[in-house]
Formats: sequence, structure tokens, C-alpha cells
Amino acid sequence: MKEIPKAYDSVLEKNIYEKWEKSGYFSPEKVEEYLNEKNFEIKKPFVISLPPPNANGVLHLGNTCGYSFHDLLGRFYRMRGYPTLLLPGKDHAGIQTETVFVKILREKGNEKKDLGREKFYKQCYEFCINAAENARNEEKRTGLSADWNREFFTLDPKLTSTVYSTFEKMFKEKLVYRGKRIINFCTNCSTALADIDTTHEHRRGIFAYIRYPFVDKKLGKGIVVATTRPETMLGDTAVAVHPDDKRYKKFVGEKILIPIANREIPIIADRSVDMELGGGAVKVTPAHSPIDFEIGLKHNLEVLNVIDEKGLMTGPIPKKYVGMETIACSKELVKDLDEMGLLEKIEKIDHEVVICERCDTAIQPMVSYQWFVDTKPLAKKALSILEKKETEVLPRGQMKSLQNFYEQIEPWCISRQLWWGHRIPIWYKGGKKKYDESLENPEQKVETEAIFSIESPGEGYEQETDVFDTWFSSGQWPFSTLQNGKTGDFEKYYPTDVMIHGRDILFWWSARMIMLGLYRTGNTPFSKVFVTGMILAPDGSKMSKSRDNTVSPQSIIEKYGADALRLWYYTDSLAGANAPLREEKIKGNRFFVNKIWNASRFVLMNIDDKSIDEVKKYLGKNNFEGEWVKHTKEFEKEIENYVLDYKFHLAAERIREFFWHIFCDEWIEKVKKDATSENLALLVYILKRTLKTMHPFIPFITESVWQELVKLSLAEEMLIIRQKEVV
RNA sequence: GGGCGACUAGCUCAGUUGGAUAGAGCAUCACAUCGACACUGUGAAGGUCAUAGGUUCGAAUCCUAUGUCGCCCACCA
Repeated sequence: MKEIPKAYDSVLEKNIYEKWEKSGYFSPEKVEEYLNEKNFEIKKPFVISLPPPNANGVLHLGNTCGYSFHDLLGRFYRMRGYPTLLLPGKDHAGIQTETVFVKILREKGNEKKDLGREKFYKQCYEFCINAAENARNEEKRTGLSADWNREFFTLDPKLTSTVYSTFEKMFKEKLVYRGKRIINFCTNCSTALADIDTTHEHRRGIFAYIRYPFVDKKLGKGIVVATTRPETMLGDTAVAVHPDDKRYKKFVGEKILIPIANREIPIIADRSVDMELGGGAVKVTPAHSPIDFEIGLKHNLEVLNVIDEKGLMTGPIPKKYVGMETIACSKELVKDLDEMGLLEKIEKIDHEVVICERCDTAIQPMVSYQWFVDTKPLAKKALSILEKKETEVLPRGQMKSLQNFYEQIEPWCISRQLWWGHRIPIWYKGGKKKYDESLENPEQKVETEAIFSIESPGEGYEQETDVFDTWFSSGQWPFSTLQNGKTGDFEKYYPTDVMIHGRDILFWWSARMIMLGLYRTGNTPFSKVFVTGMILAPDGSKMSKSRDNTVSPQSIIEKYGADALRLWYYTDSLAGANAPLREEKIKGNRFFVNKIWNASRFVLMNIDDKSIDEVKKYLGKNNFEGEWVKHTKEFEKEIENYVLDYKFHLAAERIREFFWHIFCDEWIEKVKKDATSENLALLVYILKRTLKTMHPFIPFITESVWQELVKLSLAEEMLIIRQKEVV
């Protein structure tokens, strides 16, 4: 057996993967066929919809972390007689991909708008399909035993038809509507964003105290309002004070003048005003502040848009300021006010700013017409599913977070002003503008309507230009893929068993999948959500391109092998805890993988040409017993229970302990002193059982060793399909 | 402001329903030196389980406060 190399080389992993792929066992039908042939019981299918990574680039450590768990479960069930389907895909990732692709175009000297919508879409589609190839290879490199014949791209026309029919149903049932609300607008990405697509950040800012004079000079010098965004004063339509505020009570109902803009606005009373803050009076700009928008609704205030979608000043304001950027305008106003003696003071403050999730640009709150999903009734049903435990979230703390999210859910803005995505299938009679105007003035009878249609409904209709929020389509992933795949897939494989992803997308994704899954199929899309921890940079900070601290899964796999990386995930990536990358640990895991290789090598090297027949004879009898066998079977049971309990970290720890410190350090050492054919056969027997137990966790090394056994006719088939019942 | 979670060895974390001397990996130290594996073996050191109370025969584990640190949600002008 001298030809067995001394160290396990993880480069071999590629060959092993090819072997699996060729076998066809990634397909549940093929597994069924096998079970049939061998007369094994065929259990109910085990199914996971794999989270589709962005098609536009490379995988990150978070993607491969999830796959390690998906694949572990998939292999575990496949080896136990469950036809197993891990359904892969790629996500079009709306804003992100559009941004990436626009940049690529620009590098080639092309502009998005010059290409035009259709060409842009087509080229971006091609770009994604090509990039997906890359991502797919990386997925394979982690050992993911997915059924590649069923892979879907989220913009595949088949999936689009499902997304459209969901929208149609919602449209008919009035669960989606076109509404005028204050939304988050990212001036850099040029699109509206849902609340959840934004994040908060501490930034330095100013707090300016500005005096608004009374219209009736007899009342006094006026009221001082404080603001972090002076430029919005041009869009003020009221000044609000607290109704119990003794200082201002008497002015409620009076008129006040916005300086510079020279507009008269009312003084109103509202309980939401904080008497302590900034002098107790607040300027109200319904068009550009969410809280002011609410106040505006309550008091029936006018909404005056003074900032446009590029972040420039606009509207009925003094000409001087039109077209200025907001910050420049703010500075100019402050200067002008100071000259007029109306600027009381400016404080420098540190405050929370809402920024775009994707590009960190400060969000411009804006009032505009968008498409919204009325999420409340959907969330209510989702909540009851959680209460009935039809879907369980692990760990429990995440379950509470999800409940909390559903309880406080707000309407979901699903329209995005992009080209890359599913174009919203709505046509406006007489044009979009006319339709929105009709919403503005419902009392006026105007000949217009918005109708659902995929194709043009005829003359005089204008097509909606917006696309859906990416999550509106990925929220339908578990059923859209199964409804549009092979005939019968949906009936056979839906609902799926478990959803596994990182903590960061629980609300974006699982929350939406549960709501939309229930809405379209009546069933929760999965009975369990397993939330993994977040992979962080070694120093505990987030990995991000801007910080230049990203580590690619590929670089880790090249260095240590996929098995070593997987083992690390099982122990360190537990939800609740973050997982700063620890290369030393992954390295330690590689040592373990090598240990398995060498232990096996030792056993095989001791079986020479003379003894091999005897060993086979003992194996054939298959009547091993004693302490070691008993212990091995207990170990198998333990691992099985840990997996069923989702205690992967305990399983991984136990595997190492058993194989290294019991099998190697004790048992092999003993056999060394008494290497009879019978004892060697016993070791082979235990090794085979143990390889099977370990396979779902570390598929490559275990299959590699198994194939060495096959070469000597000490084992058969492939470990990937080898059933639990047979050794 | 609301929610969730964490605090255990130098570091990253385990520790199931409360039960004997609190564990692992990595790092450290000593010894062994190529005989499956130096990607090794044997052994050692290392902890008032954040703090203070309480429940209990018994608490890292349950309860109550306190502190520190994360994360998420939220309209503080």
C-alpha cells in the first residue's frame, strides 16, 4: 500500500466532487432509484431551498457558512433513506447588481441611459449568467451536494410568472396599493427604499436655532425653532408646540412667518413635541421628515416638496436656492439668516442619521407615490404560525426578534426606481402622471386607472417603469422554484424542511418568505429556521470591502481544504455568538483531517497481500462485538441525536474527540502491538462505521478514504449514498 | 425609547432539564524524535464561571437587582 501518500492533499477534493456529480445522487429521484434497487425503505423527501447568493460576484464566508450546514443536513438525511433535494439558485440582487453593472459599463465608457432599458437589462442578464458560473464553482468547492439540474436564477421567466401572479392576487385583493407616503430615497442609488433597507449611523451635524417672526408683530419677536436640517425650512408648513407648554400655548392658532421663504404658516399644538428639546418649538416639514409627515396628516397640513430625487433644492422657493445641493443650501441659508439677525445660535451635535444599507448615502425622506404591500394581515398570520410552532426559529432569542418584527410591521414599499429587476406589471390609462394626480384629487373625476397586465393592454396605456424590491421575489423562493421546476415537484417537495441563513437577513428574508409562502400556498414554507452567527474579521469587526478586511472562502479552502473550513463553522458559527475568523482553528481542523487520512493509511498499510483475504473473511462475517464496537455504536447514536437537535457544535467536538483520542490514540495503538488479521478487520469495521458517521460533516476526506477502501474491495459504492443500515 | 443577547482559561467559545475534581480548540510550558501522522505522542500549567443578594441539601445553570459590552428595531426635530 506504499502508493498512499503520506499527507492528505485537499486538492483531491475536486476529484471527489466530480465523482459525486457523476453519480447523480444529488438528485432526489436518483436516490429514490437507488433505494428501490437495494430494497431500502424510501422515506419522505428531505428538502432545503438554498439561499441564492448574488449572481454578480464571488461568494463570501457567510455564504459558505450556510452551505456547510445545508450540506451537513442534506447528506445526513440522504444517507438515511430520505430522497434529498438541496435546491440551488442565484439572486439578481436588484440595487446591488445594478450598481455593480453600471460601474462596469462606465469603465468601458458606456452610460446606462445611453444603452436604454432593454439593452441594459439584456446585458446585465448576460453578465449575471456568466458570473453565476463562478459562484456555482465556488459552491461546489465547499462540497455542496445540490441538485444543479434544478438551479434557478431569480429573474428566470418562469419564476417571474409566479412573482407576477402573486402580485396580481394581491392587487385584486387590495393587499398592494399605490400610495403616497413618506419613503426613504437614496439619491445615490436613485431609488426608494423600504425602511429595512436603511440603517442608522452616528454622524456629526449641526443644530441650528432659527427665529421665525410672528406675522402679527404685536405678539412679540417670534418663536425660535431648532433644526438639524435648515434647508428643509423652505418646505415648512407649520410650527408645532406642545399643547401644555405655558410659553407657547397662547400662540397656538396664530400665524408665523418663515424667513427668506416669506410664507405664512400656522402654529399648531401637538403632543409629540418635546418641550425640553431645542426650546420646545419644532418646525414641521411634512415632505421631508417622517415624523413631520405624521404630524402633517393629523393636522391636515400641506405637503411641500422642496428637494428632488437628485437631492437638489426645488419647488416654490426663492430662486437663489433652486438647484442647490441640500448641504450647500443649508450653509447658504444659515449665512443669510445670520445676516438678518435671525440665527440665534448653532450647536455642533452628534446624531443618528438614516443611511442607505448599500452605499451609506444619507437618506432623503421624501413624499412620493410608490407601491406598497399591506403587510399587517400577512404578518398576523405569520405570527400565529410562530405561536403554533408550525415554524420554529432557532435559537429562541431570534424567534422573539421575529415576533417583535411582525408585531410592529409597517407597510412594505416594494417599488424601486431601477431597471434591474422584475418590472412591475401595471399599466396606467392615460399615463402614470395622470393616474397619480387622480389619486391626489380623488374628488375630481378623471378618466384613468391602473390595471394589472403583463403585456400592453392596448392604446393609451403607459407601462410602470419601476421594478419590484428584490425581496419581493426572493420572498417567494421556496415555492416559486418548486412550482416552476419539474412537474410534480411542488406537490412532492413543498413545504421544505428547514431554512438556514445568517442573522442579518432574518427580517428581510425569512420574515417575508413566511408571509408570502402562507399567502400563496397556505403553508408555511419551512418548519424550521436555523439562524447562524455572523462571520467577522479576525479583530471582530464586520468584513467589508470598504474596510478592506475581507477574506474569501476560496483563499481559506485553498490553504486548508473545504472540510477544515466546514468543521470550523460547525463549532464557531453559532447564532447569538459572532464568529471572528480564526485561521489557527481552521488550521487545527486541517490537522484533524490529515489525522483521519493517516489513521486510515496505517490500517491499510498493515493489511498486506497475504492477510487481505483473511481480513475480508472477517468483514464478511460481520459479527464484530465487544467494548470497542459498543462504544462506536454509542458514538454514532450521540452524533445522530446532536444533529437531530441542531447541536452541530457538540457533534463536531465529539467527532474529533472520538476519532482522534479514542480510535487513534487508544485503539490503533493497541492493535499496533497485536496486528492480527482479526484485529485489523475490526479496525476496518470501526473505521467504516466512523467514516459514515463523519461524512455529513467532512464529506471530502471521508469519501477519499472510503474510495481507498473500495480499491482494496474492503468497501463498496460511494459514501455519499451509503445507507446507515449497511456497513 | 423598545427588543434580543452576551459576560466561564491568554484568545474563540462549549457546558442539554440545577448534581461529584467546570470542558474543547488554538496559544503556552516540559519531555519524547521521524516506527500511520511532527499536520505527532505523553504530560503540565492556566478559571472567586461580571458583581451583589435570593431560592435550594446542592447554583456557571433558576429568581431579583447592578454593572459592562454587543446586535436589532424606532420619527428625537
